[in-house]
Amino acid sequence: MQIAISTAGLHPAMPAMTEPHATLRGEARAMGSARSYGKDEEVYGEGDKASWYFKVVSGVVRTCKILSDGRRQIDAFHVAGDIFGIERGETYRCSAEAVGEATVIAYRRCSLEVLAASDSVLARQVVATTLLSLERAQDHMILLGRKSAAEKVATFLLAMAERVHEDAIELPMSRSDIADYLGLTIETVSRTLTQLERDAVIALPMARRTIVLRNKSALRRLNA
Amino acid sequence: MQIAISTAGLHPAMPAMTEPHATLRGEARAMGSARSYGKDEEVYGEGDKASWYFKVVSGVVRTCKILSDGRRQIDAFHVAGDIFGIERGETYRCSAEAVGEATVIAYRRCSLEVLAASDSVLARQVVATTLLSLERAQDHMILLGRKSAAEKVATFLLAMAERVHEDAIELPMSRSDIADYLGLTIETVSRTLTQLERDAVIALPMARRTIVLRNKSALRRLNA
DNA sequence: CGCTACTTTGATCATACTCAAGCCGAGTGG
DNA sequence: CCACTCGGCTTGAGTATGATCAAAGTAGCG
Repeated sequence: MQIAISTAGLHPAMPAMTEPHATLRGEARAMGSARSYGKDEEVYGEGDKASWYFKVVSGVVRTCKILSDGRRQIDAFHVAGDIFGIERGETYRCSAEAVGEATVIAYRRCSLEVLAASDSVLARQVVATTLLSLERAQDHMILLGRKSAAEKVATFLLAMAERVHEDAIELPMSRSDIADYLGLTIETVSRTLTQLERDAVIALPMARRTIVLRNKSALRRLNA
Repeated sequence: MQIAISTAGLHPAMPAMTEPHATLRGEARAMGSARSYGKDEEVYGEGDKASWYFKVVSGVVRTCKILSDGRRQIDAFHVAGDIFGIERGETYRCSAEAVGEATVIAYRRCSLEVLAASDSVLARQVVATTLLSLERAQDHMILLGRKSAAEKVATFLLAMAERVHEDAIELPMSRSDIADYLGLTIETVSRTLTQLERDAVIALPMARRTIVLRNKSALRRLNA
């Protein structure tokens, strides 16, 4: 049995710096190498041999699955400090792409396995990293399965705001990414945001990638 | 940082016996104790102190999250051999209940942490168990976010059949459990099954907990 | 038997999707 | 500097999928 990588990483819910996997001991020794990607560039594809795992340095990386007819579900957005690409099997089960410009450090999977065997602190960090991904996946499942469009968007906005500790959010991703993350269409995302603006819950400046939260308690009420 | 327990365990997708966590080394030493539960009895509740983790011996256990207004999402059904209840934090983030009569072995969480620190094989099994739960959660997210009712039911039936290696499935869970697992209502589950029967894809004997798969390739086509 | 819980079926409704058009800002080139 | 295009976003109209509300079967079990 192998230890490898494909964490369904982050919700935008927690400040990345406090994440337990912010630094995995042994990474320096493991000789990680930096890589940069442009917007929508692929870090790896579903089915590729999972020889590396990654830590985000800057920018945002999305991991997603695609159905045969093109329908897409984004598992997670990974921000600075997040680890992604740890797999149990030989291949990646999600694809990973840069949302905008992004830099990551790549670590050889084999070095993780070797090190973890001799370094119990590292091993437990790998467990914690994976468990964190699992927690986020669990939260995301109830969102996808049981929340309304308005509730999904509210949850998303609150999580994004929590990440940056501010009420003005600079969204790194497009409406299309948001839709595929929340299990909606771009039209529904757009209409829901417009409705929230009408209700004075948020403000949508001309630069549509910015969203200002005006009434957080209203959002929390929607958060269910 | 702690290593603990709340795996979003199993899909019905794999034969339990081949799971990497079927036996975690050190469990015997860890002095697990057997516990039995009746239908719908709670193994633990969301928010309880996560002092134990569990392995299913017989029966089925569901883990789920509930929204404030009662909407429920079932994360996973756990069958014989599956581990559940491993948490990163101090408390359980899902509740766990027996679907029918079920027996589990409870292990103290602290013994897992102590043992894993000294036993790298056990540590890596914990990682693999958690990664498996994560894989299942990822598959479930695309189902919840992007599949139609018919596709959800087809995926579910194929996964259940795969688990028992037979085309006649004895469902351990009610329509209500299926609905809350698939993000549907019981009416939609029922109607979808009826429609599949009309299309001669499945048969629904009088005992409604049994379902016979008549046309697996039709189901696979729906599986998307 | 007759209750109870579970499931199915029916009718109606609402949420979110689809298809289509229009808007706006950023970039490009005349 | 303006006209054009292109991509991303918004808006509108109509629809469909699945939810809701309500009732009737059916099985299991005392």
